[in-house]
Amino acid sequence: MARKIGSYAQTTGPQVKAAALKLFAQSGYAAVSMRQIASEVGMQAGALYLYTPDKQTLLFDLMREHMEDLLAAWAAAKQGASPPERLEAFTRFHIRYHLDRTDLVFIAYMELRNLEPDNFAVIQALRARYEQELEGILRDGNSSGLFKIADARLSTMAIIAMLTGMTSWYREDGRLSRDRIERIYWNMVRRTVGA
Amino acid sequence: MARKIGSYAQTTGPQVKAAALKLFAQSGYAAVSMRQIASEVGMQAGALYLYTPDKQTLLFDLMREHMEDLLAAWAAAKQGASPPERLEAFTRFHIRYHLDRTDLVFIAYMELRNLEPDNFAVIQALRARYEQELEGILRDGNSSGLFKIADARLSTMAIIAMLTGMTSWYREDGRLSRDRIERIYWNMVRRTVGA
DNA sequence: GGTTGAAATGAACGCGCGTTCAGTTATTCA
DNA sequence: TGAATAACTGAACGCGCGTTCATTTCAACC
Repeated sequence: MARKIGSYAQTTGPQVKAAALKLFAQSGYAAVSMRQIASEVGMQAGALYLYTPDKQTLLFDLMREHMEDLLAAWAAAKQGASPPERLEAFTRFHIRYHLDRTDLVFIAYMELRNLEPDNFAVIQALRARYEQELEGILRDGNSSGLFKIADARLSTMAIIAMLTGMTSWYREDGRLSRDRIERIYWNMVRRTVGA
Repeated sequence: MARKIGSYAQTTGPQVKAAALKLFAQSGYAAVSMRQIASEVGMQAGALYLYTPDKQTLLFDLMREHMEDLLAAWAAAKQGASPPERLEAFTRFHIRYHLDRTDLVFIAYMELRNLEPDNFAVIQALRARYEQELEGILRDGNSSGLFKIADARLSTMAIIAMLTGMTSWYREDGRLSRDRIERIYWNMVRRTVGA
């Protein structure tokens, strides 16, 4: 258990998380030491245990909060009546949200195998919920004849892989603006489902 | 430097590689110890150094050989005259080749950041060559009016991400046969480029 | 200004890491 | 059969790991 946290340093906890996020994304969970994280925040390793019970929880919390925030943000951004409109909303939302959080996305995918079994199950369940959102849109579009999809599950995985892959090459100062990327990708997704 | 390897155990080297491959794919390079690899082969950790100069080289060789084999296999499988035919050949080749080597593919992508800078540069160059193969097809198809692509580079990354993503959910005994997966994916790729 | 208690230190714990190497075992071949 | 050498062991090396905890620092409040 973490020791109680007092009243006059409410900013340190988030700083620890931010440092862990940065370093985990850079070098991977297993390759980053508590001493490195502490040094990034400007403290000694022991002090980290005021803010987290252990290293594993640091990773788990990052991933869980990321997935919960993602689901909440989509619930808020969700819109469109017809399947094509809903698919466009999902695509654009996914791109925007993920481009703003490339480190978190990277971790949430790459560090799955470093989660202890119970933690892994929690994250997987959250991922499944998000994928279900897309899969539902694809199924609706298919049964109403607006999409032409051979297998909704396969298309779901393909589209998510295609979209999420962006985060591994996207750079702030890259060749293409975010708007342009968003437009091109939406066009590709639209074609993929045959709409 | 590794010590010289003699004449009567030519099978042990490959066994070491296979064990490293399996364990790296399972738990990640940083989380696997030389002692675990040795135990998988049935020897002591020290004996590994008869077959590799160090742990990093074990990883690097796996990745380099994978990329070289991939490029060689594509060079051999390459076919088709028109861009759509070439794209179909590439897509089907990519799927078949990667589904047979999900562990290697996984490592080649996930462990990039665990490569020392010089090794990283080598692997990145090989990856770039492979991506160029696809990008070339897309550009040719676009300039001949057979494809309708807004940005060849973006489409290249999108298609590769979509295809390679398969390896993270594909299971031998899964719901869909390899043939069916191949057909569905080719259809999605074809639509993506507007052909 | 002295007391409280949160925040952080820094030393220590046992442990497993990658790697080395002198010594032992097993195979080959003269 | 015995010398040569390949294959491997097992102990050891220094080091950094995650985590704990007695101690110290220091802002907040009576």
